[in-house]
Amino acid sequence: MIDIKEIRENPERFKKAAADKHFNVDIDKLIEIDSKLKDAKQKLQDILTEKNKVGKEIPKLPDAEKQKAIETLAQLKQQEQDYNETTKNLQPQFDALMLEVPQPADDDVPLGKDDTENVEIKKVGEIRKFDFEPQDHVRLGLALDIMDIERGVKLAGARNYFLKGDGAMLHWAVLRFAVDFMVAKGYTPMSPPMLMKYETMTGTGYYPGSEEQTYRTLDELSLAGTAEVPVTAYYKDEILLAGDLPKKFVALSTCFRREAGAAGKDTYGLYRIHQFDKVEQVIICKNDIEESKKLHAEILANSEGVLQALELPYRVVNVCTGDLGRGQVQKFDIETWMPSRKNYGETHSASRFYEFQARRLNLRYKDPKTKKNLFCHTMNNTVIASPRILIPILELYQTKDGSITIPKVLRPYMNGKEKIARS
RNA sequence: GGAGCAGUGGCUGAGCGGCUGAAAGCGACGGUCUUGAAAACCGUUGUGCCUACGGGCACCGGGGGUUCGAAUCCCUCCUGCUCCGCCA
Repeated sequence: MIDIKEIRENPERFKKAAADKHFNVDIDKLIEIDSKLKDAKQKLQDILTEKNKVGKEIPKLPDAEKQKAIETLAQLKQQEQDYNETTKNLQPQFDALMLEVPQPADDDVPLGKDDTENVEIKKVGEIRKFDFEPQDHVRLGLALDIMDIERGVKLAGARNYFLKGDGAMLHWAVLRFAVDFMVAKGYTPMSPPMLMKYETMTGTGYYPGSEEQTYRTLDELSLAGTAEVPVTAYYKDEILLAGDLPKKFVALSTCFRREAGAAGKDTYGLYRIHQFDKVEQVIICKNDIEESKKLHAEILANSEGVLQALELPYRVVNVCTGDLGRGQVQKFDIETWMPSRKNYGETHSASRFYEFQARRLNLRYKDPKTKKNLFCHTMNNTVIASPRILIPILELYQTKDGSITIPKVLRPYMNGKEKIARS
């Protein structure tokens, strides 16, 4: 959420942000409602001032005047009620519009309409050249009997799957490796709840807007699509001590995504699925743009470190305005080389929000200098998401005979096993 | 599911119709002391909004009501705790 004062001062800036990010918000209407609401609140306050004044004098007044004062009060009460009604009518409209105002992207974000205009900023690792015809992860996985998509679909519908045997082991190995990697860097591990209240989804910026991308239960809870939601919201409505910041978390959770509107897109294999497991890093820091940027670079570097340890080739892109979420000021995606797609495929997404989420979550800290409560800054990045990351692992680590060499760093998590072969 | 109790400032916790925006303790911040630190002592310290910068208003879980006046009384909802039942 944006500070209304900023919108009042420079509405054009937010109109432009909405246009660049492809969000539809009626800023003019927001400003109109804001000024009416502000006016009504001011009047209401004046009436209350008067009411308090009259009320306070009543016990001291002689009986004759007392009656008159009580009558004045009755009149003031009537006026109070009128303005109260105006306020109660306008407030929800104001609130709803405020939730829709996007945060402008930072200056070094490329202007662009969609993901085709993201800008590559670095490329790391050699792309493997095969001296045999490589197979895709599905064919490999089925032949090795480490995944079963057919039965996943039979039981749970399209975009569902089983991992089995060494497939399940490899999945957990990657996740555990990623968690340990982050814990070694001092991040606090978390196993969060994933059934979230509507307001928590709103707090992190997913609602309103992404309801149809989300599984919702009969209890009106939403299955979060990422641990970013519970972990960023962890300190919702709290005031932290400046000295305790930054808070660094690493969470492992299952993620649920409806993938509505993606019908027919990436239907093959384990790329786009309804349920997966992800290790996510979340940082809550001070309200300081430089620190935010520095830590954003840190969480990006962490994920690169994981990919480098797995010896997977990847590139980093600076996501353009048209592909940014409402609250994100900047996002770097990491895309890992996937031979079957003959391209890099998104495996990580590092977003920086400044105070956008913290405002919605009412997540603050006490600034010792000004003694003011300031909104924190938040950011997050994937550490590893599996099974998507199994696509490059299986495909790049395959051998001519159809077996898979297990990446060295994962072997300790596979009981020392070095390869997955047909049994 | 049944019965009971409770929700107050960053935290713990008093208050139970006007004298209370709220005691006390802890924490935090500033100071004295110290080579430095700790301890001790002194002082400051709720949040949000509006402002003609003098102030004003709201907030004691949410909403509604009683009253001239409510943190305090009533209704309702939510949340937590305890006991019983049920399940594992």
